[in-house]
Amino acid sequence: MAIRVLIADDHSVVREGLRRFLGRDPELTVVGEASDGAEAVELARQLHPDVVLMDLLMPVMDGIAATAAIRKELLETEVVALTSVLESTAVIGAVRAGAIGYLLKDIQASELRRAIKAAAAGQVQLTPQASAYLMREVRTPEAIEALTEREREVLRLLVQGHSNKEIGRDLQIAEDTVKTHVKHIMAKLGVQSRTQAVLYAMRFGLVSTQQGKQPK
Amino acid sequence: MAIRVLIADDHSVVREGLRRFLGRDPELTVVGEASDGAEAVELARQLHPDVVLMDLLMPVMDGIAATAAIRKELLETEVVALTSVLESTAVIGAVRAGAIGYLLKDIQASELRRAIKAAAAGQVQLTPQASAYLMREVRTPEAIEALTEREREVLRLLVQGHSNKEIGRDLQIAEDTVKTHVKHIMAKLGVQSRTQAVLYAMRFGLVSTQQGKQPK
DNA sequence: CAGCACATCGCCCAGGCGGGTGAACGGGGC
DNA sequence: GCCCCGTTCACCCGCCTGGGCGATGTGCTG
Repeated sequence: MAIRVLIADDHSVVREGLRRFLGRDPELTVVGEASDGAEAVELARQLHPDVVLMDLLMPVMDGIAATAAIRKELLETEVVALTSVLESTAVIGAVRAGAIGYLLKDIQASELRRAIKAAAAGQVQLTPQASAYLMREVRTPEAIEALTEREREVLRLLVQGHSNKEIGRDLQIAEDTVKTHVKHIMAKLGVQSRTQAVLYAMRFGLVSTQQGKQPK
Repeated sequence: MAIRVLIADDHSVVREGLRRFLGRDPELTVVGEASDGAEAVELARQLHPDVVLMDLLMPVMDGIAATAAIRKELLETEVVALTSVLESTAVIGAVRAGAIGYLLKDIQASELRRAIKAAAAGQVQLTPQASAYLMREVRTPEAIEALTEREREVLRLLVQGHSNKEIGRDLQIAEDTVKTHVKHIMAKLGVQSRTQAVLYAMRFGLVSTQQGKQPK
């Protein structure tokens, strides 16, 4: 019994390419093609495909909205986002909408076929970078809580743009100790520089996003 | 030697009140009164007062223009804006024109006397809110506009937590060039580290406050 | 009590960063 | 034409940062 695939992409060239990619595999059958999100939802409703290959950037209804609509109605249908853009917001949006996979269009044909079969079986299929985004999103709040009280305190001062030396003075501890705290903070947040740690703190509001002092 | 004060206000009531306020202090002498800006300039030219208490809203010539004229001619004469309105444009205009102080008319008599003496000694006298306006409205936009297009571009990448090397790769220029831009940015913003530059950019929204990429 | 987490401090080292200076090039204004 | 500005690049120097490793004391917990 072949896996029934619905293709949703606004570029006919891409649809054609995908059909050729998948057509060679007897285990896969392309049962329909949609050129926008709304059409994808409509066709999915009629055809009950096993897997929908969903482009994210489409007219009328974007792929994420379409994914959410399909997943809400058709519990057996898995959606795999297949796009050319790799952005954290897109990845997270697609996953929240219920996509089981997030793949890039530069994928190899054989790899794509394998991924579709895996997705049909309910296995998650993510481009490595996509999983990194996901992990970050998930890990973020935990990363906050992983910080000790003292580390949060140091982070608060980092967010005010202070140097290690200044922080040491503020907290009445040695600069070396501050460095230790900063190292731990960066390790826990998974960042590579104090600036990134500050951005991290501000984005996720780990630290009271007070105005802080003007940089002197 | 008493401090010689010139009062410039178009309301006789205010002039009278000020004269009474100041008359009690032996260290202060009201040497003249003007009822509009032009008259204030004329009297200042004749009397060479130490301090001019300048209302901003006056007929014929407003207080800001009068302040500019006086400061241009009489280097020894300090001008203190004394007004009932607190607006950023008025504060900035007065300061640009050369006022050393910006006070509100609801000030206490004793406080006003103290402020006049301080102004005569060259000390800045600003209502707290006035200095806030100065910071926000004057310093910030000028700092922003002082940046060149390329520097703003670099700052945008700084805000994303990139290192100099990464920025160089992104912009296809040498790391040394990036360093030059970063130096200029920090100098113009008046900050001491890249982190502070980033905070500056975020606070004042110099840069599109996009989410930026996750630090890899 | 032994173990663990936390905070503290130290040292080493490499690489990044910040400051100074200089120089070349092109474009625009005087 | 000349000069200023923006952009590019380079070199030097010294401090700061980030990573690794170790050590001590304290307080909580099993």
